Amino acid sequence: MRSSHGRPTIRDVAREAQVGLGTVSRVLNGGKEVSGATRERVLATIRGLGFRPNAQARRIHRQYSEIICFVLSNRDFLNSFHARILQGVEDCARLLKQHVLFAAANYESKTAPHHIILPAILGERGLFDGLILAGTNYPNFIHRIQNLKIPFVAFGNNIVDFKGLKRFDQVSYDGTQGEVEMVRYLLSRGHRLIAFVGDTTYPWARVRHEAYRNVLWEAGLEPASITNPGSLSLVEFGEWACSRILDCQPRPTAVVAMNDEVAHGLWRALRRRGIQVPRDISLVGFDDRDVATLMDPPLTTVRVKQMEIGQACMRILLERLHHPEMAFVEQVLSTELVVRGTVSQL
Amino acid sequence: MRSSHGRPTIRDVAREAQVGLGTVSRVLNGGKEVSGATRERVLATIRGLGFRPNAQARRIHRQYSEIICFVLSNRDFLNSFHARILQGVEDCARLLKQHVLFAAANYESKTAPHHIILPAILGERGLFDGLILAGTNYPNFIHRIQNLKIPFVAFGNNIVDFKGLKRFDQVSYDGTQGEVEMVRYLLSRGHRLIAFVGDTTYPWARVRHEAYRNVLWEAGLEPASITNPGSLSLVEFGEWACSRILDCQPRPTAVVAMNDEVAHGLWRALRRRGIQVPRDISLVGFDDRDVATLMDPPLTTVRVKQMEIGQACMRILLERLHHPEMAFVEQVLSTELVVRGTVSQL
DNA sequence: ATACAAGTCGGAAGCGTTTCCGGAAGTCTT
DNA sequence: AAGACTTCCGGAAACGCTTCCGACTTGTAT
Repeated sequence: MRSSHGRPTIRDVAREAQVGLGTVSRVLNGGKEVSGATRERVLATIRGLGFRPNAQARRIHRQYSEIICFVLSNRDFLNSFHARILQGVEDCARLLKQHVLFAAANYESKTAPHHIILPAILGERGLFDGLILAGTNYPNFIHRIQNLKIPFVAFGNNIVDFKGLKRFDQVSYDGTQGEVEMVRYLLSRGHRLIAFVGDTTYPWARVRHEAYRNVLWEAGLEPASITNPGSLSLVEFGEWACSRILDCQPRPTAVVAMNDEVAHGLWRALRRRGIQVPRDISLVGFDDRDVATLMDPPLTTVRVKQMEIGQACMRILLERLHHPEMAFVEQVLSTELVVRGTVSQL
Repeated sequence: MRSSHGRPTIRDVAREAQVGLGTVSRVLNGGKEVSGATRERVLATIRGLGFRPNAQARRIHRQYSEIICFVLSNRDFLNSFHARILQGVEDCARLLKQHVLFAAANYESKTAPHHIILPAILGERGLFDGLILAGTNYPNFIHRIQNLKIPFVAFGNNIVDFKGLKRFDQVSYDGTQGEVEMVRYLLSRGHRLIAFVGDTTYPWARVRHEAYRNVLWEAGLEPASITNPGSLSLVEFGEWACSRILDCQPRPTAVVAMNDEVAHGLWRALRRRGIQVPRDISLVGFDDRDVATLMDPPLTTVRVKQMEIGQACMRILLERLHHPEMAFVEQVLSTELVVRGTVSQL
């Protein structure tokens, strides 16, 4: 005798166990107002019928769904950087009894906010409590999300521009601190001719470049920067930059690549020309991606703790949900110099 | 005048627009039984109030939630292989108007099925319609999921053992075909002394090894296999295997690594000893991971189309949901020989 | 004028839960 | 024995939506 559409409901359990609806519900939710005997009888019936409560129906009553949505913007594939952020989100979500929806968003940076076509899921009110925005984002999208009045936390370093945006919760890593430490480390190893290779159209690369220039300036040294000539991929850019580096007079003793990919391109091109790292020239990267340990010798770089970024996003989002009125949080996580084998002592 | 807890409901819209509940609902769901004038009035009210229907309440009525759950088993981090599968799932889901929940499961292969502690989300009936199982899986988990009576599709190549399992929907890539093509390609380039480096405790590595042996056997050649001596990581294993390869008398002219990671380890160790690939020895991998193109020269390997695996999982799951009684599907996707630069012509 | 169909629309019932109110029975106090 | 608490429990109401039934209006045919 089950209610029409298949699976047993709480009513079936109540009837079978000869108790009221409320009693079954109390048993399910661990309420203490049920005697041991009755509880056992109900539990037995539940097992007998294979009953499992319907999560959707349950959620109608709560004001929250205990689900958050991870949105990856403008990425063709989930690269390992963002994959680790997602992993951090999931880790933290599990501890906090939350679930994670995954969605991808693609849009143009020029589209007006209300003309952006959002992934269908963002139209579903009540399905999730808040958003975590990762991937590459532009102000128009953030603005659109703000209009939705859904609590959200954004990964800050990949936001291209903050022009005209109201404040919001965000988590970033400290690119400046990491690059400052890195360049100082190079100085401490005796390097005085240090070049930077980077494409400063990326906001995070600009931050790193700025840090590099400042440290050199403080040390009374001359910066030398090489930027992306066109639409080369990052590895190709590194390879291309190699000859530019070697053309310099005098030749730099160390090269700061804007990230590990560029460093890898440089390394490859250097090796092809028979120039050994670090014997002939030192090389450092940023991010500590997989490729850093795959290089030979392994790359000295700056570690970005992606998992922690994800975890922090999740924690802040949950706080925001519990305290809608709290001041906006902008958490900045430290980065970590990882000394491996690509810097020589001069 | 909104219903108590904040956001406007369909009742607020009805009152404001001076129509009945049913009319608002019909407008929302595009039913044709509403006159143009009324429809406009209701739509205007909806916009005015900023009303958006509650997805949870809506879902109670449907028998399905249009959400599927992607479960990643026993993986510490989302590596790029599985990240791409997830991406494929998401791509396909978007087309099919489905949403994707992300969950991680960790368990021991020895635990009895009903003692496995499942991620909380799998207890939530009605929240999602079906599962996609990826990551490394063992029969106990599959068995447990089967008991849950939730439709699911599994990624087949990483299932360690099928012992005692009833059949189920699965998607795999054809490791045999790919490795056969690869070894035949080596033969066509004149290689006759071909070694295999692999850890055959992995089921997918066993498949590749088997394919390798069969092709050599057909060609009347002697296989030479080197297996993982202990608990080395795959890259370390490749490095370790290098000296074993070089010890062989006569020395192989080509090495088939069980995957790109092992190939990379081999390549590194070879290069350190001044042995050039492919001039002195040829080397091939499997999977076509990122590292394949990062090597120098880029690695000749076999491409596994992870995105397509994800898409196929999604499609089959949806078919299963629509046709619960259909016969079990075991889809096998082809793999693709990718010739790059690590094989010489003898 | 009557009958009938088509086009609209209101609102009750229902989806599967939780929550709350109130009642019954038992226990303790005086 | 009466009253006051406790403990336990049943079921109505509510959550926000969809669906369905019936009713009203209008137009057309008879």
